[in-house]
Amino acid sequence: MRSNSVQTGSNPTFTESARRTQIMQCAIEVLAESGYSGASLAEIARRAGISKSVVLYYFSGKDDLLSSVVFDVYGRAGQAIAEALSHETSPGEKIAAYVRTNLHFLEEHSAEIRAVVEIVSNARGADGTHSFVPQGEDPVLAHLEKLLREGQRSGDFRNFDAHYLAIIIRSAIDTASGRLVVDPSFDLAAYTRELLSVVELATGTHRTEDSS
Amino acid sequence: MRSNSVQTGSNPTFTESARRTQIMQCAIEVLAESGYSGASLAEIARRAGISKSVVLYYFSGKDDLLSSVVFDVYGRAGQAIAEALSHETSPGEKIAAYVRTNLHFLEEHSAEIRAVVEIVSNARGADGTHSFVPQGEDPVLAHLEKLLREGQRSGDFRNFDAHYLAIIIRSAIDTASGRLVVDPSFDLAAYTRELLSVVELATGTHRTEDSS
DNA sequence: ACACTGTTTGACCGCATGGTCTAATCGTAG
DNA sequence: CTACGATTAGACCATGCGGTCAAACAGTGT
Repeated sequence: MRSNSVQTGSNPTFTESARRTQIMQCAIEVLAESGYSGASLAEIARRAGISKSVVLYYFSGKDDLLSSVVFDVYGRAGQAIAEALSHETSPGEKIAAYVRTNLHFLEEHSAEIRAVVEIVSNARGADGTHSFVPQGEDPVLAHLEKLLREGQRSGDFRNFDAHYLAIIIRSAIDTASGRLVVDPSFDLAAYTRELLSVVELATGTHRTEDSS
Repeated sequence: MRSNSVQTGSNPTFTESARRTQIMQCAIEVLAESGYSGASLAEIARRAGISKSVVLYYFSGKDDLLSSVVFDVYGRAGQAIAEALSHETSPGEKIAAYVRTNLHFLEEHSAEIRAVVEIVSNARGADGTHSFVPQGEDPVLAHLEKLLREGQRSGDFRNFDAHYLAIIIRSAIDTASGRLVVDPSFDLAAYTRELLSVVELATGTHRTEDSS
């Protein structure tokens, strides 16, 4: 009889999927407002107006809940970005769309992103190592890096180190979620404008010949 | 008789200052390796080979220990940066020295910086708000912003939004500590080179006239 | 020998955590 | 009505946390 805890059966009940999304949503709110250490099962349950046991009925444990949140948000963000990039053709436009879409998603889903950041940067396994920070290749970074390299191969971009420029651009994107939550005067539109112009200058879009 | 807990008397004993720095050093190591939630008083004491009570004898509580670490590292970093900037004159050189010194300090004190980041981004008061993230004006950001504005006033820099460019540059600096600890192939020298060239392009150093 | 201060220990406390378990509830099919 | 699976609440547990406390130890001046 392993029919006790639900663990994502093939045909989820209406109650099941509703509860799962509700619990995940509450977890996101608590994580965004109170941080990782404030996001206890009891607090999440209290927020949802349910008993702590219900959370553990639909998720096999806290790890399961948190990784579900990460994968859910992560997936939706990736989808939005992929969709936006498919409309662009030139490397310069692709990079610009990448930055714009990332920050736009952030604007509409700041709590989700904040929650994911909180989880990714704090969740650790029993051995003490990060649970979500990729060990070797970071696919997110690799994707951006690929876009940069394509622009270099086509001659649209100047000769920079694609790997490290990708890290710089990602850091500028990732820092925005923290600003949004802590600084009410933070103007995401202005930030997007500034970052876009920095990226354009850094990639050297429209430049083909070497001046020196 | 308030002579019980030490609380930084005017003339600290040899043992006292030695113990305080030892405990702070161990706290830094634990924070850098095991993260904020792994840095319990018991673990820090175990690492130092002393009893948990000793930690609480020299520090009035965990908050006191952590803020001591923050102020200590913060102060030494600020001093190193101020010293380096005093040697430069032109805005472009100052910004470059700022970036270079920040990343250089990071290279030699990666555990300290990692520990401070861990504390600053996780420590929260009883009300749930961050304890160390400045509410209104961030002095670190304001300093960099001032350097950028000076370059604009002197005509060395182009017309960017100093506030948001400062945030972008800081984010590129702050992200490096995380990379250093998680990615062994991260080449700080190459990263510094790339960031310096990005900053140079973004500020538009050596540019005086508007082309359009 | 004594007292005094600085230092250290280990037992202990109250509390919050993630998680388990049992029993009750609800809706529906027979 | 009954039976059954899905769902929920609440009592409970072991563990680890930050912090307190009384007692012991070490050195030093008298």
